[in-house]
Amino acid sequence: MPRFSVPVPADFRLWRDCCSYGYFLLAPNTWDVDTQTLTRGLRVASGPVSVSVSQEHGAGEPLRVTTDRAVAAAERADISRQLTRMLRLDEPRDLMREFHKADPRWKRVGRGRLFRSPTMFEDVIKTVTSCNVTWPSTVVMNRRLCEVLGEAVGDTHTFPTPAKIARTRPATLRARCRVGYRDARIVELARLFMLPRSRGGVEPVWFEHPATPDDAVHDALLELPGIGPYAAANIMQLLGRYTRLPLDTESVRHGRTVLGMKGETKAMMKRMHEHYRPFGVHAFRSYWFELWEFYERKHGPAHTWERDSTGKMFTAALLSK
DNA sequence: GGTAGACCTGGACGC
DNA sequence: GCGTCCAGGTCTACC
Repeated sequence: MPRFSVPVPADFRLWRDCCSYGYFLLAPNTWDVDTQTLTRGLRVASGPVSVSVSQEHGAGEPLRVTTDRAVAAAERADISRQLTRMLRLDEPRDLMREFHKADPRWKRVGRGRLFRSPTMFEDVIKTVTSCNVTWPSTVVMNRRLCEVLGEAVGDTHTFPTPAKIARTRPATLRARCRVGYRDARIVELARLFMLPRSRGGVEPVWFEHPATPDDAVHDALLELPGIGPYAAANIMQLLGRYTRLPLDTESVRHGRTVLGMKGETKAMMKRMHEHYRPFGVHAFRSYWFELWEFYERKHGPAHTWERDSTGKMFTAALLSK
């Protein structure tokens, strides 16, 4: 199997930083608990390729990347770029320091990076499939999207491209991918990712550019079909903009059981926003790692979770039991 | 600006 | 095994 290395920051640990957000359990991502390896299909110029990532030793050791076929040097660079986005290998060091200064609870364990997808498009679709649905359904939707519309490669798939979904009939998405009423919205989102910003389309470069103000990104996200306040705030954090909180019923459970808050849902949400406001531009990470720690206390370290057993557990309804 | 109800799926529950 | 109820965020119609 062809193999190459990807350098990482000195504080990077694959088992911790990959298993830091629920998307590591969603197809086409597969986390092998026994070998502590992440495998999935990625697209490069010559077509789909199955990529496995592991880290032999401790923090700072380069990633060992294995592909199921030979890839050109430029394609290895492309794979590195996609892994860098997923694992946030380029998270600015001073921003991590600032976060740990603002919330020292996570300095010792080194938490700071949040797993995401190789593209903004995949992050947006994953967010839409997590809205108004329990986690096991989100798992099914992503698996079927990949199996039906992604490209099979090795034992895995790629995530479907905007072009592929844009060509798919909503009824097909509903019937074969079990996305329910989200069908037309997902197809419309895919079409928007095919259009330039001048024609009302979504250009990830604009959303990801540091010079684009948070408010502008937020407003633009709310214009998209299927994206409301929760989804917009969640996509913001996936874009590395951590000021806003994507609060949902799970957040309310956290407020009640962990923070000891009381009251109706609406009042609780307001109090949650106030509670994390002092963390400023780091608010989401402070909130999320608190939530994640609760999950890990309940079910063990995330790097030991299996997608089809423990990985199905973390929903508000199941955790409140 | 705020609110009620529909949207769809899968799991829980009662019979 | 079947029917009913419920959770979940967004969208639209309505006040």
